Formats: sequence, structure tokens, C-alpha cells
Amino acid sequence: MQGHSIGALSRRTGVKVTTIRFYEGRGLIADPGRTVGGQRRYGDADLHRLSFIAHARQLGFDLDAIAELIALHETPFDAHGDAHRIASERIAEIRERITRLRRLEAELVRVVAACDGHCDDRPCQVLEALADHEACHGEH
Amino acid sequence: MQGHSIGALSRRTGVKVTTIRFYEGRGLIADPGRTVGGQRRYGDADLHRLSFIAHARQLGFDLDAIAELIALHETPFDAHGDAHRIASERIAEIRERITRLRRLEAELVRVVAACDGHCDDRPCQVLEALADHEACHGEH
DNA sequence: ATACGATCTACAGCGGCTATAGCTTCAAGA
DNA sequence: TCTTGAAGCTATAGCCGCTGTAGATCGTAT
Repeated sequence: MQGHSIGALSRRTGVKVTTIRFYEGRGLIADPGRTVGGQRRYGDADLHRLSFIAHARQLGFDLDAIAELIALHETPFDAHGDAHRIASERIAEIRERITRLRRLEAELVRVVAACDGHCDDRPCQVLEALADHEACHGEH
Repeated sequence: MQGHSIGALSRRTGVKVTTIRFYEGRGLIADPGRTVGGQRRYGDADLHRLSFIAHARQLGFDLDAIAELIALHETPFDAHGDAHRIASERIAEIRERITRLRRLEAELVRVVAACDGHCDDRPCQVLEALADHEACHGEH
């Protein structure tokens, strides 16, 4: 039987079998051909599309954004403007997340440092420091 | 009736009413006293504990980790060692997430840049670049 | 006494999967 | 050809950390 089985597709793309079926249910990929017995058989176009989805997921796009990108790909009316916008939104989002994580990191370091040096003779300050939001230097 | 209502607690801590009840169901806070009519009435200890939970959540601890920290607080046998460990694990986790996000950002910038300058006469490269994992500079 | 907001319980839903149960099909070896 | 065992199938429930809903009851100010 020609075509990739779902397992073969999974191995090639790194997307789990159950996840591929989940994507199909979500309409991100179409139901491919089936064997007489009802098993899915995929072509190279499916492989390409699934790679696209997998890569976009790795880049942090959510499934709705990916569906939008796919739609753009298929109906490329003003596609590049929209694709540009979606990708740019992601970049802004990622930069914001980085900023917030850095603030978090700084505060946690401060919390842990509050304990260092005098844990031997006194109760640990980490728990108290965690309870004490007032002491935070930045908001979060 | 003395004590804070759930709404008052919510206002003071910034934790939503439904979320407070959810935390109670999860065992993070105990069922406080009730009025004759069955409404919750909280004391200052509950307020303090909820502030602790809220703050820890803002710092990215998951509910299991918070439950662990609370247990340490109540049975402080070797508490500071464990609290230290949990907080340090969080720091490492956050640093890893920052690293990954920076790689993501760099790649998205590259993808968008692939389009800039020649979107007017050619189909947009963003979609193709997204599909093309081989072109990635770092792994993710 | 009445009105109206706050609270109550119970349950469904979100995203993005993952896991399980209980079956059927495929493909390779004897 | 027959047999076996892996891989596939559907359907459903569960994960996290909430959020939102419905429909009932409670509390308090006037």
C-alpha cells in the first residue's frame, strides 16, 4: 500500500500519533486517504503540512494562529501582510514573556539569597520571603 | 458577623472568588468557619496563607510545589533545605525558559526578515520559512 | 418587609494534548 | 495459507489551573 502510515508520519515529524489524530479532529489537517480496512495513509503534502504545524508549534504559535497561517497559505489574498502581522505579534509576545521571566528570576534569587549565610542558626527565610510581597522590588 | 467574607478576601488578595474556592477544594487552604447560613468567614491566618499562595503563583510555582512549601511551613523539619531546593529548581527552570525564548525570538526575527524588502513583487517568504525547519540556526 | 448584591453548590469548558480500553487491520515469517 | 504480533482504529476520560454558568440561598441596608 503506497503512502505513509500514521506511525511513519509520526516518526518522520516527531509528532505523536495521537496528536496527529487530534490535529485532524481540529481541522488542521484533512482526513487523508484510507485503506480498505480504514487506516490512514498519508502523502508527501500531508508530511509537509504536518512539518509546518510542528515547527510553528515549536515556535510557540497556538493552534488558532496556525490554522490562520494555513488558511493564508491556501488563499493567499494579502497573505504576506497577515503572515507578517501574526509573526510580529508572536515576537512582541515572546519579548514580553522574557521580560517578565527576568523579573521573576531576579526576585527568586533575592528570596533565596535572603536565606544564605544564616540558615544554620535561624529558621529559613525563604518561606517568609515568599509570603512577603511587599518586599518585592518590581511588580509582577 | 466577624471575619472576612470570601469577596473581601478576594479584594484584599487579588485572588478571584472562584479561585479561592478552587484552592480550598485542592486542599491548599482549609474550609474556614461558616455562618449559620453556610457562607465562609475567614480570619487573618487565612488571609496570610492566601497571600502566600498568590505570591508563589505569581512567581511561577505550580500548585503541587506550593502545597509542598506549605507542608514545610507547618512541619519545619529540615524545612530550609527543602525550601531552598524548591526555589533553586524554579530559578533553573526560569533560566532555561529564558534561553529557549531567546532562541525562539531570534528565529522569528529571521523568519520575518526573510520577507522584508521583497514582499511587493514576490509571494511572502514567511510561510515558507516557517515550514522550513532545516533553515533554523539553533535547535528547539 | 423588601430589594438587591453577595454567596452557595455543582458542573461544564478552555488549550493542547495524553492515556486508556477494547477492538480491528496489516504485514511478515513459517 | 495461516498465524502472530505490532500497529492501527474509535471513543472517552484525564491532565493543569483555573473560569464561567445556572439556579438557588443568604445577608444587609433601607
